[in-house]
Amino acid sequence: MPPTSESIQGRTDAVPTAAEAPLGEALFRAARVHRIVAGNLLRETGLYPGQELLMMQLWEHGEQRQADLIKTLGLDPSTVTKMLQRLEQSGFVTRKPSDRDRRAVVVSATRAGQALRDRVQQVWRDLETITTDGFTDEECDRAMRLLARIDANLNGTSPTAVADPRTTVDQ
Amino acid sequence: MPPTSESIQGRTDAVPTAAEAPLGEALFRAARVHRIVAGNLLRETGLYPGQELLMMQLWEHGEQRQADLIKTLGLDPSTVTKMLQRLEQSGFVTRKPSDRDRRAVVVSATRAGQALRDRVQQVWRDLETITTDGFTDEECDRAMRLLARIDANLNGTSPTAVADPRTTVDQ
DNA sequence: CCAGATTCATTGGTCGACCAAGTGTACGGT
DNA sequence: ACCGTACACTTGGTCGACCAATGAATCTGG
Repeated sequence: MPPTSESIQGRTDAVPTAAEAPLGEALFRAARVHRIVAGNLLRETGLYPGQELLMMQLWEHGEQRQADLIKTLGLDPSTVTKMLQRLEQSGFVTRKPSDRDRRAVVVSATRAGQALRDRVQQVWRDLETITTDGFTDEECDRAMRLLARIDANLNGTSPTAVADPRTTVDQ
Repeated sequence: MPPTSESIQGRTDAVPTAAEAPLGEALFRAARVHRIVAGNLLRETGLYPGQELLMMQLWEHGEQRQADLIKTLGLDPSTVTKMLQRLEQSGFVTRKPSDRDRRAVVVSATRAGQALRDRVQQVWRDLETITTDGFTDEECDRAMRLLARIDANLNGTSPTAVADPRTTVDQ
């Protein structure tokens, strides 16, 4: 079924390109489908994937400044701003200026936002069940550890220090 | 009077303590930072994260219909359409109507697109190196297998099997 | 041979996520 | 006190990714 027509030029270089970064691609795919399923499960709650993590922070730690959410979630400030604008419009959070620090904005969950808690947590559990179907506890743990290490590896990457393709790292 | 202070220090600090973080959140975080680093590395090539996977398909299998790309990448048709519009505008791909099937569009990499191949592959190798820093070959393999299983678990999720179809779909 | 169902692709919408640049506030040193 | 720096957002832009709905061509079945 793949097109039999040949590319514009004969590449003699038939290196296994796909196998170049299998982990990266696997991570990419797993995360994407995970997000899709999360979105489907969350739809009935009125939340979009990503928003539930923010709400969880509010549920767990109560009202807090936007900067705290940014730091905890590890997101870009502008991302959180826009997310909160939408959550506010949906009626799940409120934002008021802090009186201690007039730069800051304090975010808190509304009643409607609180009401989502149980359902969202149930969705999250369901999602986890689906995700780890057939996993032993040990495998679950291993997976989490490996992902945490990947996270740490990539977080330690300074945006500027990585470049310089001249310095061939491999081989 | 913009001071020339080039303090580009990223906010790679304070890894949010994912104490009670389930696997879903770990996956989410790892994939996000992976994407960010990929974006930083790809910036100099002119590609945005996600586009490189599409280009790789073209490099490996030559020109093909959009439907093939959609199927292989597992993306939404509209996503691929817009991605290709941008790649075409960037001069990396060309699109022409198929003469066999007048509905279909055949996509192929331009010379400029072909020229990216080596650099992008190097980026992927570098990214993989960073990602799996400190990993043994066995751990690498395990991580990949676990991710593949997660992918399979979630892909096997029938949209109707999880959410009761009868559930309120009002409005 | 023609009507209905599929398939291919596009448009328009929303959201998450980034970066870059800007405004306003707090805080530190001299 | 003042000025400069650092901090807390906000706005505007771009891109990936989804869904929903549409137009157009192809492929069926009767």
